[in-house]
Amino acid sequence: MAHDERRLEVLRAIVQDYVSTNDPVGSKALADRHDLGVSPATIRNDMAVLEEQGYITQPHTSAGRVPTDKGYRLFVDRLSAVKPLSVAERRAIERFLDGAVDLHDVLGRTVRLLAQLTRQVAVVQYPTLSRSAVRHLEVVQVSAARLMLVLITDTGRVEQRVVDCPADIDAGAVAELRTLLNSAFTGVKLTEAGDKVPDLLETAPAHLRGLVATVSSTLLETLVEPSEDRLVIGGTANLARGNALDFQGTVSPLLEALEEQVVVLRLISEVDAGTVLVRIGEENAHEALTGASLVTVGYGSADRALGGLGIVGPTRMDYPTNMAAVRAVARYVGQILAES
Amino acid sequence: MAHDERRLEVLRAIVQDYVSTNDPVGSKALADRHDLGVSPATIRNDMAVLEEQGYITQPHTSAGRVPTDKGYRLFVDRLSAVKPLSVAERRAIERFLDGAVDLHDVLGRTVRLLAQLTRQVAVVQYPTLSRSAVRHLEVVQVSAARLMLVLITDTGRVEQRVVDCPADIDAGAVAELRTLLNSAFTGVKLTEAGDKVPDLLETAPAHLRGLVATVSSTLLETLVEPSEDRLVIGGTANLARGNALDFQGTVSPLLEALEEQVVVLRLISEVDAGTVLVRIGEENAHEALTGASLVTVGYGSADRALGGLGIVGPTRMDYPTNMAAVRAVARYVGQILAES
DNA sequence: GCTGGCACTCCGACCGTGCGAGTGCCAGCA
DNA sequence: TGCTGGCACTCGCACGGTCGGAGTGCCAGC
Repeated sequence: MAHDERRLEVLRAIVQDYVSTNDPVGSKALADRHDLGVSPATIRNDMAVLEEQGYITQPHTSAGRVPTDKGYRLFVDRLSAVKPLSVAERRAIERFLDGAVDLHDVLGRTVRLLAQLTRQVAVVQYPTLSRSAVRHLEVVQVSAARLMLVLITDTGRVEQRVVDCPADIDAGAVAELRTLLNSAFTGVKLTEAGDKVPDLLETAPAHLRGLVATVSSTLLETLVEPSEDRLVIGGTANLARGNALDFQGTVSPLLEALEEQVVVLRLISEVDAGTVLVRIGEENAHEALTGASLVTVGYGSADRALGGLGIVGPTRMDYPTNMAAVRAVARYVGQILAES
Repeated sequence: MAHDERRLEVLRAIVQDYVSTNDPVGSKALADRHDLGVSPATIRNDMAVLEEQGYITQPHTSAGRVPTDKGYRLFVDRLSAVKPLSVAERRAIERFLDGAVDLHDVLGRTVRLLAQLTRQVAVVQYPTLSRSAVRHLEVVQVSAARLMLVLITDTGRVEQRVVDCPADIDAGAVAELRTLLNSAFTGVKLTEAGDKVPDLLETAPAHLRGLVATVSSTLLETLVEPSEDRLVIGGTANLARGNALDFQGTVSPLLEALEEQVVVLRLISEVDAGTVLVRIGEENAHEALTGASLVTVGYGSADRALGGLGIVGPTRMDYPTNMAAVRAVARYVGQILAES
């Protein structure tokens, strides 16, 4: 029906205008700014229907309309085309990310870039340990009965733990241990590291067996558990800027949730590489986020997402542009990490 | 003179009241809440003098007085005793920091603890590389002509760099290189690492000399330079809470400065272990910080500060309590890092 | 099914007023 | 000489009423 189609067109226009002006949008303003081909009165009828269906709402009688979460959802799902980035923007991304010296640096640059591009809070997850593989394991003797274990993953992430051993260890044992561990674990995915332990224990020479057991258990406990997945956050100043109005006055619950990390981490890690995921307002179960939207995507190669990244902002955001930015940045980051 | 002394007492009372109520404080309120032993009229005379001397000011005629930066400075230098922490607080510090598994974890806990204790933004600097010594150097072959260098310092910090080599390398050379580097650098302070290079080059077997030169130069360039000193920031939600009023409405320049890191880093690294340093408002050269105060201190053993930590908040803050908290936390962190 | 017109609603900006807190000054007192 | 109570004055701010404009819903006509 041409009828329904125009109504959706009206919704799209409302979302676009509201996002750019931050004022509730009325029928007359809509008719002026968009070529809908009908009069304000007709638009009013459409708006009444859209309101009844729950896509828009008025803050108070005799004010313009504002999209609801449901309205944004429909807009994102059906009414928006992902806006391709400008050449300048693509170039900026490349320039920004080139020359990073290590993983920490790559992710730091990424988060700054994303925050700058979208003018929202940017969030980048460290490559998940559980999806990485062991590149190298290093054992360093710290004191007589103390070892430091350093794990280097194929994604460039480095993790360390100190292990207290029951008895003193001599340097030769450390070297042997290093060789043993590396031959057992190098190239093995962290999720599968546990399977290798029985084998390892069996093949280990008797005098090392206790040591190997202690070290392996620390390794599994502390490194394979995904508890320690980290998050880099940037652009929080964007919250405090004009956007403060979008969060009924105070941004501090949101800042707290961001610092808490765990909530955002859970949301951001539920992603596939390639498909941008948008969560709008109330769709976020967590209370502090009900006024916010998340735009997230996984990075890494298609078959193997290393982690997630994205942005957090008010529901009133420019979804098409932000989705494009998030996707493009994720693509570049994936490339860079694949190279190293 | 008893005269001057009472005037200072008045200033102290003004600072205390203003910090706790956030209202400009008038002569009558002062007389009511403090046992100054004189009438409001007398206090008014004292206040007039204090204002003339620049220690207090009125936001507008016929409002109470508010301390100026100079007033806070005098208060901090001469009028406040550092308030000892309660037993509960000391216990909280211990509880909070115990059970940290690695450096990252220690600093993360520290920043959360400090933010919670002071209700301000907390900032912790990673142990400065230049003041650390090498505990171990690890060399991992990433691909035929690529090595990854992992540096572990005695403060538990781990740094990594990828080195591109001019020619392919075989596994034996990597092992030799590892031994060479460790015997040359282990235990050496990073600041003095440069001095060891000539020796190292001389003693290296001819076939490794090129490789050693490449690797050493990367090592020096990227690791000894203090450019990469890192900062952990937490408690930014405290800015957005009530404190927003203290920063003429917007906290976003301050958030930007914090994310920038470099400014704060410079300020925070100018510290001695043990003596708490307070910078008030305009004393901070950087524009974004002129409305803020910093309370910083170094952590580490007395003879060797590893880094700085502190808080950033409005000039209107509870200096005695915050100074005590910052000092206590720094002491515990120093202890914990010394142990590992 | 669209359109112009019309009556109605209601927010928010504007303005004027009054109150209260706080001040400076002065004359009197120890 | 220094403190005190009293008094007139100032000024910001909260309060309440008014007015205009933007926007709506409804209706009759095309």
